[in-house]
Amino acid sequence: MRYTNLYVPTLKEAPADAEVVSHQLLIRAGMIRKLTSGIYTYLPMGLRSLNKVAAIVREEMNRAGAQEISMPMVQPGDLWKETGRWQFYGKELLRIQDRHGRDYCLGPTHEEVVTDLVRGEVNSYKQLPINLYQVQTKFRDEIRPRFGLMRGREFVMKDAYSFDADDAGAEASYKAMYAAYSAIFERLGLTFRAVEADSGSIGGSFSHEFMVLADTGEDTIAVCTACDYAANLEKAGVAGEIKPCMDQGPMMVEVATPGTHTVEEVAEFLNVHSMQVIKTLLFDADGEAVAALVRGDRELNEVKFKNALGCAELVMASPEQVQEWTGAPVGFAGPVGLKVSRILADKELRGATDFVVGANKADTHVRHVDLGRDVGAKVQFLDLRVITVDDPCPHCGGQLSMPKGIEVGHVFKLGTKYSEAMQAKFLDANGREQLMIMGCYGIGVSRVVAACIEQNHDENGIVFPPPVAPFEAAVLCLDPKKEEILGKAEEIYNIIKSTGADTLLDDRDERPGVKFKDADLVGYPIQIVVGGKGILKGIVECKDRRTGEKIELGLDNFERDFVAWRRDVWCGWGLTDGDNLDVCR
RNA sequence: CGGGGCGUGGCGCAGUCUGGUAGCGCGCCUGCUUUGGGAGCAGGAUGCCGGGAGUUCAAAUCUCUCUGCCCCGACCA
Repeated sequence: MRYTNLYVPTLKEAPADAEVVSHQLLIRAGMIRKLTSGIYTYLPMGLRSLNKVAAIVREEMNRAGAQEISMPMVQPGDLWKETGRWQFYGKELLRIQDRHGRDYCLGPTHEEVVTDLVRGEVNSYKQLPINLYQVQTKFRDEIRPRFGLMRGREFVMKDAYSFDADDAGAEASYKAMYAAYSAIFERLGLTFRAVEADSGSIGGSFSHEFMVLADTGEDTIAVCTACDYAANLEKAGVAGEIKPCMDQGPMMVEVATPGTHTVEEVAEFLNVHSMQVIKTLLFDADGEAVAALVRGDRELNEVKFKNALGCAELVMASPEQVQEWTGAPVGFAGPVGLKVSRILADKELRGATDFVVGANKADTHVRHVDLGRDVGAKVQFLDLRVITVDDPCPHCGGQLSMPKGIEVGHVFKLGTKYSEAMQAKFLDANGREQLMIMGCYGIGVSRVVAACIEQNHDENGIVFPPPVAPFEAAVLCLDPKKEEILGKAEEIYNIIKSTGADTLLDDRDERPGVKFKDADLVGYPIQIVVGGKGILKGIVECKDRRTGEKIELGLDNFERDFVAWRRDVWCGWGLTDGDNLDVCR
């Protein structure tokens, strides 16, 4: 491809509304343009990268036995009413009506459609297992789209759905997808971790997220430095338990704590450590008032709390609700005499004596509270708090680290949630009707491109891993007006292309600096500079974008030397180009 | 949905308080010079100042309203 035939509108400055680096660079590199909030057009360069990711995803999905289909983006509301999600999915589901007033929605995911398809077609265990996937544009009406491709409303997703006859089969399907995902992210050249994720109300440990590690990630994960444990922070269980202290403390007593609203203020006012204060958090759980207790210096893990309650909706209480339930303004809630349906406490507080809690009275706290003695059996103790780096690994007790990650994939065992709601059944070998066991597996294809940039960039621009770059190599012809130089550049370009690398020839009549800057900005992994000086010496200059290292290759043995050097570049990424699978490992 | 901010040439911004001929940088076009890390000089084009209504002799500027976008929060298969 010649640059003069390509539309690549690069920018020196980043648009003001681009906050994260991937968003800025995608726009500056001329890969995407915003149409409206959370919705982007892919320009030629952006689409090339997107397609490259999708191609690798397809190869590995096919290899794992999944079959590609393509389902409609517009879906009938009736299907969603069947599973109840028409009601529960919320505003993220963009609903539309046709001219007859019938309900439709823009598909944010396809469990309903695929289950409808399969229930109509599959009747026998002999037809199972089956795994269907698609690569498709999804729409979710996010409350607040942001970060460019990282959290758009319209985005490209690969979603796969497996149907199995029994649990063992479903587990095998899950494992096959887990393996395929690992292969995909490895081939893309990304540094990632598969982490245990919260599986919500469905239960079981069958949920993993694939996280691309990047300092700018929105999620935090807990990773053990000693064993292979890795989990999403919201999932990570806190090991161990402090043994109950049986000593009776002093009797509780009310103290005035005017104007102290936060744990820190209370602790400072009473001259105690914040770990001697109990934080009481009030929530509205499906309409019921509930309270969560954690040590003052800890953070409540809302996912654990919600799972423990088993409720559908968990919302932090409003100031009005707090006033109504405690009789006091926000900041003075406490478990003593609290009139709520349930009080759950973090297990760390079991046997807790001599704590400071709110008095449910304005500007007042209570000292020397003993949860067992003063609040009683009403309190249940569970693992409710967010794990910290100082906690031991729940598996081996080792030291944890907590890197940031970007969720790019999720594998999930659904069980019979949808097959039951939609009556997707088959006849087993004994002629009995059974529900199909399902799994779903997503990869945010467009988000992968963004995550890749978050993980791989420098002050000059994107540092694309070769498999994701819009072009693997760019031949920069510094002097295209001189026929001889352009001719050489074309020769080099053709040789590189013939070695299998996707190549761009920058034949623009621009100053060299412009071409260098643009090449670094877009981040072609391999840059070949063909200029008058080099040609005179009989060499061209080859630059590895990742390391910045340049070497000179002679024109005489260019093809041979280039192939070897290209292999080195790939190896630097921990990759092979697919034809030389064993070279790097 | 609550709070805040911003809409001025393709991009980044000034001008708005205090009403009086719409500006700067980048980009774009033409010419000459230049040519290994975003060139220099000269000339040029491009604006319903987000839309509507009002106040005024006069509105980018003041008032009201609508709309779009961004940030913080709540929310999030």
